[in-house]
Amino acid sequence: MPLSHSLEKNGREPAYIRICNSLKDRIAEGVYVSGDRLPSESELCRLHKVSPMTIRRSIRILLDQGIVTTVQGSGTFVRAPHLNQVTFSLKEFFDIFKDEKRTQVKLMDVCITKADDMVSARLQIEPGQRVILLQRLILRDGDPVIYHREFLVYDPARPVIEADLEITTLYGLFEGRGQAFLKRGEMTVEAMVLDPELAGHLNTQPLLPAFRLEHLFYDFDDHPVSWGRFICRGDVLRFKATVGFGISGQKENHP
Amino acid sequence: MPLSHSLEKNGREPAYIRICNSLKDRIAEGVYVSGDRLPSESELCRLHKVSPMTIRRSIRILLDQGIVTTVQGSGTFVRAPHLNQVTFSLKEFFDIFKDEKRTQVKLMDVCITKADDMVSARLQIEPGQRVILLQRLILRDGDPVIYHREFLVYDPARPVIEADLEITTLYGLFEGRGQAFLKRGEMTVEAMVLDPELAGHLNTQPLLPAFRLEHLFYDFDDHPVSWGRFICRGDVLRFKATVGFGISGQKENHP
DNA sequence: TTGACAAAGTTATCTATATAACTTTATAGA
DNA sequence: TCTATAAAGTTATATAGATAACTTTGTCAA
Repeated sequence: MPLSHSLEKNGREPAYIRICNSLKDRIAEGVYVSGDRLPSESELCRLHKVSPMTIRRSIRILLDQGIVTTVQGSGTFVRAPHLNQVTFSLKEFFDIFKDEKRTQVKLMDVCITKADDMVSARLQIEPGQRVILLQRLILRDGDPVIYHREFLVYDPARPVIEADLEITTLYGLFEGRGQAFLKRGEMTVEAMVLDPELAGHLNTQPLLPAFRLEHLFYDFDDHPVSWGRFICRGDVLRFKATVGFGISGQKENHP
Repeated sequence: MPLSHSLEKNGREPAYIRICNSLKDRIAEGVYVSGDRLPSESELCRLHKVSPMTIRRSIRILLDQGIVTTVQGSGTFVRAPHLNQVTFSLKEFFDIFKDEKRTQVKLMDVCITKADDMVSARLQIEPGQRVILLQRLILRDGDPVIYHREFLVYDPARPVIEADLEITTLYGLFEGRGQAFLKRGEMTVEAMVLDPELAGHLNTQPLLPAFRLEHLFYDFDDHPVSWGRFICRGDVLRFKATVGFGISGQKENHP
């Protein structure tokens, strides 16, 4: 399966894409290996008979993809492949919330309580201050697959509560149109084993594997507003990743 | 009228970065919300008193970061935030291999065996064909934390075996200098519970939580060469992620 | 041999303009 | 009213340079 880009795409392929893929191919084939210096930009201009800006655009793409590094005044160098940039997507996790036909969200409990030490530390509030405790159950085809326990800062001035109580809002908070009140979040994934209580919530056996996704969401003032944990049955969730150089092909857009 | 653009404005900050952050800030502040059209490029040129190419570069960064979408002939629009692009880094996992002072790799067993149905399917070879079975134990400070079981295609023509038997090579395969023979890989993370056998390997108790990282590595001809699983004690590994818009700041380079 | 310095080469940023492809909107004609 | 077309506006690609900042290397003098 050869990899010539020139013939494909009936020649309507932009020059910067063609040159970018050409360089990628040479790297993948081992013509240039890790640490090698690529031809200088002016050299590439002459080689491909294009203007400097076009070459720079090709180099920029390789730079963004982490395939090369550039050193001002020195040159452009092939980078070693980088396994530590492997990332796992949470797409499958959030797809559970998106699929409204199969997914139900059941509100188990809402109450106002006082923040203990852990909650107050996470939400950066005083211990004993009032917080909202939400407990939800996410059902897929009627079966509980995720248990969610979340603490929200209690602020009567902010219309967070009503919006957040909306059962399908969990996904809509970030994904929905209009102005979301959350700016960013941090999440952590850990492996765990279901204890009897959680197993009861999830209507399954204890001692089964599960993921614990801890989350901390911030508002636009960088104040924490929500801390909690998703407990996901291990048999309904997995994370996938791809690592390594793509030989060529796709544009660098986000379609 | 030359110069006077980049130098003074904000401490040598390039114009395209300044404009990019300015737009990001407006989006984060809610001046532009999801679905809104940004001012056209020519408009932004007049506003910021720069040339079209500079504006395009700013827009390109927002595009690459998934903050806006562009529609040729129509405009540039603010995208909804996108939780499904949340990713978890495997950096911590591979850092275990990188830290040579604390980490030892113990080769438990090497043998040549015949591929069963599952192995032959993964490695795209005939059932019964010979494969190399490797079993390793990764020790941290003397304690076993990861158990690795890997099947390699047996190809006398390729000097894979010796290189791969190198105990520290697991990390070096991708990260090392020179020409690596692996082009890309796929990995999957699952939650699991240690059975007595695995617990014995890892010198810990059964029924404890663990991660199972299944991997499939391909060579430069897109043929699978390695399939296997890492079993990681759940108490030594966790994955972290950040989601949401950054207000501004960093350049988009890979330093 | 060493150090200072100049020169050449390289990437980084930016200008100003041009053409093409595409979308939206306004307009004229039936 | 409806349709076809034109016009204007937008992004996409590309040219052909310019200046600045930085690195490497070579040369010359002490």
